[in-house]
Amino acid sequence: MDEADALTVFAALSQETRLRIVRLLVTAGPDGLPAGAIGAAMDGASSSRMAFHLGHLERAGLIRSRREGRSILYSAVYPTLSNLIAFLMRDCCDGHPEVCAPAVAALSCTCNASNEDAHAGRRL
Amino acid sequence: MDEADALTVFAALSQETRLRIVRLLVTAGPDGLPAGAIGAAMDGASSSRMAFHLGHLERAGLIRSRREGRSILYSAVYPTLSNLIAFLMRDCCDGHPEVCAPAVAALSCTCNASNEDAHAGRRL
DNA sequence: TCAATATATCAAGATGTGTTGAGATATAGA
DNA sequence: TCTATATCTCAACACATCTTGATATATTGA
Repeated sequence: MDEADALTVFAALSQETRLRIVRLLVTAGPDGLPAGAIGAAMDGASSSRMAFHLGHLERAGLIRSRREGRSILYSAVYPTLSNLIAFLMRDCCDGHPEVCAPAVAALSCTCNASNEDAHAGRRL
Repeated sequence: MDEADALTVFAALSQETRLRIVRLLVTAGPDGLPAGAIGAAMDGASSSRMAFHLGHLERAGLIRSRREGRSILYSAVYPTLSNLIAFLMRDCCDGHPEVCAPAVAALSCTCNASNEDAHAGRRL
């Protein structure tokens, strides 16, 4: 993820309705939810309002859609969130571990996968 | 960091000049840089333009300022970035480790501080 | 105190964003 | 095919954001 991508994603997440949609879909899992159910969860937002925000999020790569019968199901694109977090950490971690360390430590879950140095606590 | 704080920070980071300022100040370290130097690094942005964006970032809690002689030095507030990263991970990690794991793994530096489970690779 | 430097404030204009309401499109079932 | 359901598209408006240029404030040194 480069700076331009990050800007797009930050803009997508800087609006209350959109941030709530993303959080809802992240917790909803890979199957996602139909647009109508998402709208109902957003204080019963109108369909045009939902289309505006869902389209915005989809263009930013944070969610994707698929039709199923009459409904259109939206689901979170997890790698985009991962990449955003990695982007935020990138400039800090080298030289400024005080940014990454608390964030990582705040997780009850900890780093494991594909990281041989995890147990060494080497640099961060 | 709650949702309202996160929205403010996302909005602050969703503008090219401001994102570049934050990245510059994060790498510049705790001493920070004078407003003029930051403006010079932003394609020679005008003082009013810089004041607008620096004020925006300061209100969002991403940077802070202190006067030193004729200059005003701006520096990154690292905990705000940490908290934002933790906020992004919060809804994902429980149940959707596929978000946090790649982000953490992407770091060449790894978690150590105040995390006894780091070597176990227990949940994430 | 005066001039120079560094930065902030203010008003105005251009542009971007979010909401609404009306209408269009697509799917499913009678 | 007709109707109902689910969602999208479009135009218009209100509001927010960003930039610019002019001006004000604060600090330093002569």
